[in-house]
Amino acid sequence: MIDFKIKVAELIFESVKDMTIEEISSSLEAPQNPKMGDCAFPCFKLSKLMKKAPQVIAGEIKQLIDGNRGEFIDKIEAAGGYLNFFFNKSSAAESVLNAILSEKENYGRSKAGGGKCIVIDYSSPNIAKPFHVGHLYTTFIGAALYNMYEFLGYKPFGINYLGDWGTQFGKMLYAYKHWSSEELVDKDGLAELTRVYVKYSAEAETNPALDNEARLWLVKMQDGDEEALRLWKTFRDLSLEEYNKCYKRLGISFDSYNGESFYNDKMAAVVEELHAKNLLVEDNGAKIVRLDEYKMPPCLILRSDGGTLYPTRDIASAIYRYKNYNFSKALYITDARQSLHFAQWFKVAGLMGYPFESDLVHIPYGYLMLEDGAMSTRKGNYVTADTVFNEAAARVKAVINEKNPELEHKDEVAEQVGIGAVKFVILYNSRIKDVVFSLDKILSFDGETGPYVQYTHARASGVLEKAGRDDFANPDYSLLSDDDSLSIVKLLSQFTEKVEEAVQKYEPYVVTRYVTELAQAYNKFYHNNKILQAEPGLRKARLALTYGVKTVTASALALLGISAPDRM
RNA sequence: GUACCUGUAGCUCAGCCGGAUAGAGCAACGGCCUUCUAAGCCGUGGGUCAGGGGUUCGAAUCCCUUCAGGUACGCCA
Repeated sequence: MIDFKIKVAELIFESVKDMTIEEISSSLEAPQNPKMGDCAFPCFKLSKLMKKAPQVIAGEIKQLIDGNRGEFIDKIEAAGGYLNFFFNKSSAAESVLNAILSEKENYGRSKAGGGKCIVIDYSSPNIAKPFHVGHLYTTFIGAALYNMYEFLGYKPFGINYLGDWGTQFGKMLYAYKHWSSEELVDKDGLAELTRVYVKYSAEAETNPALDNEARLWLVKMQDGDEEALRLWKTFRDLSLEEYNKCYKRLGISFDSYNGESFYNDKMAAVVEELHAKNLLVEDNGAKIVRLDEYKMPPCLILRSDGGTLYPTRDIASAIYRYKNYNFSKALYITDARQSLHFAQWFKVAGLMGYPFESDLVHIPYGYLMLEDGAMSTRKGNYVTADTVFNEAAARVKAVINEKNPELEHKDEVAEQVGIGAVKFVILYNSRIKDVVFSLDKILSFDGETGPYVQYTHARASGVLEKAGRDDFANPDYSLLSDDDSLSIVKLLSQFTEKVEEAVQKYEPYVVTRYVTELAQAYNKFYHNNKILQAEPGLRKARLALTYGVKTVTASALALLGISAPDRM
C-alpha cells in the first residue's frame, strides 16, 4: 500500500533541503479539523532556519511542489504557517483497501523487527497463592506487547518468572504441617493453601516465634530435605495446574516457566564475580554494592547470614537470559513500587561490565486497590481472577438473553465478550495510573468498551455474511469519497504505525484507543449509509470498506488478546 | 529527610519529543428503531489544563518553585 506520510515527506523534501526526509516525516501531523486537510506540515521550525515568516515559507513550498504533487494529492493549501495536503480520496481508498483485500489478516504486519529477540518477563505470580486481579495488569500488558512485537517482525520470548522460592515457602510449609493435610489440599487446592497462609500471617502477628519455625523449614528446603522438597514440588505443580487453567481461559501461554528456584544454583557465580570485580562492600555484616555515585541507595547482594536476595537472583537471571536468548531487549513488567529495585540492579549489571544494561527495561504500572482498601493475600483481602471472569461472563449472558435471545453458542460468546471487556478496560489507559478495582466499572458495556468494539465487529461481520462471499472484489473506489468513508480509510492506513507507537511507548492502550476510534468511525458510517440496499456499484465499494474494518478490527483486538466474535 | 509517580469537564481518562478553536466515554438533559444487530447514532450543557514564576513567535506540553495525593528507600520478593 502507499504510505501517504512518506509520499508527502518526499514531496516536501524536493524543495526543502534544510531538513532530512525523516525530520520532515516525523513533523507531519494530522490537523484536528479534517476540513483543513488530511496531513499538515508546520513551517515554524523552518522559519528560524530560513529567517522568513512561516506563512511565507508555506506559500513558497506550495508554489514549488504544487506542479508535481501526483495524483494521490488533490490539493495543497498554505494556511497559517501550515502546508495542508488533501489526499485524493479515491486513490487513498484504493491503496488501503486493495492492500487489505489481498493481505487479509496479515494486513499491517511488518518485518521491521528483523527477528530480534525481545524477552518479556510478565505475569510471574507467587506460587501457592491465588491468581488474583492484581496479576491482571502485568499479564495483559505482557501478552499484548508480546503479540505486538511478533506483529512487527520481532521474536518475542515470554517468561513467567514464577515466585517459587524464598521465605514465604518456609511459612507455607509450617502452616501446611500444622493446620492442613493432603486430603484438604486435594479437595480445595490453592484455596486451602491460601487459607492456612492467611492463618499463619494472623498468628505470626502475636507469636513471633512462628517466624523462626518457618525459617527452619526454609533451611530444610535449601539443604535438600526430602519432605520439604516433596511438599514444595507438590505445591508448585498444583499452582501451575491452576494457573494454566486460567491462562488457557485467557488465551495466554509462555515460552518459559523458569521461576526463582531455577536460579538457585546460578547465584554463587554472580556473587563471586561481583567480588572479583571489587564491587562488593561489607556493611553491617551484609554485602552490598554502593551506588552513591548514581544517587541511589546501595543494592543488597548478600544478607548478613550469607543468604541471597532478590537483586542477586535478578542479576543471575538476566545474565542467563542474555547468554541463552541473546535478547536485544529484556522487558520486566511489574508494579511501579519496584522501580528503585530495578534501577539498582540494572546499574549493578552495568558496573559488572555487561553491555546489555541499556537493553534492560522496567515497565511499571500503577497501584491496584480494591474498593475496601489495599489488596493483600496475607490478610485474605483479594479477588481471584476467575471470580471476575465468571461474573463478567454472567453479566454478558444476561445482556445477550435480553438483546439477542436467538443467538447460538451463547455461553461461548458470553465468555469471549466478558473476558474481552476486562482486558479492554485494563489495556485502555496508560499503565501508570493507580486504579480502584470495581466490578461495576469494569463491566459496563456502553461507550468506549470492549463490547462496543466487539459489537462493531459483529455488525460488520453480519453485513458481509448477508452480502455473500467475494461480492466486493474490484470495486469503484471513487464511490468512497464521502467524509465518513474517508475517515475510515485514513484510520485503516494508520494501523501499523499505531502498533509501532504502542511498542515504542510500551503502552498497549495506543492500539486499544485506535481500534475504538475505528469502531466509532464505522458506526457513524453504518448509521448514515445503506450498504446492502445501496445500488450495486456503491454496495460493492461499501462492502470492501466494511471488510477492511472487520479485518483490521479483528487484527487489532487479537493484538490485545481479545476475541472478535462474528455474532453477539 | 531523599527519590520517583500522579494532578486536564461532576466522574474515568486521552492529548505531554512545544503548534491551528484543549478532546473522548460515563453521568445529566433532548432527539432517532415498519429500514443491513439501538451493546448503536445525533444533539445540548459542562474547563483558571492544581497554583505561581520562567524560556519561546507560540506552553496543558519544556525548566524552576509551591501545594495536594500516592509510592519506594538494607538484610521480604
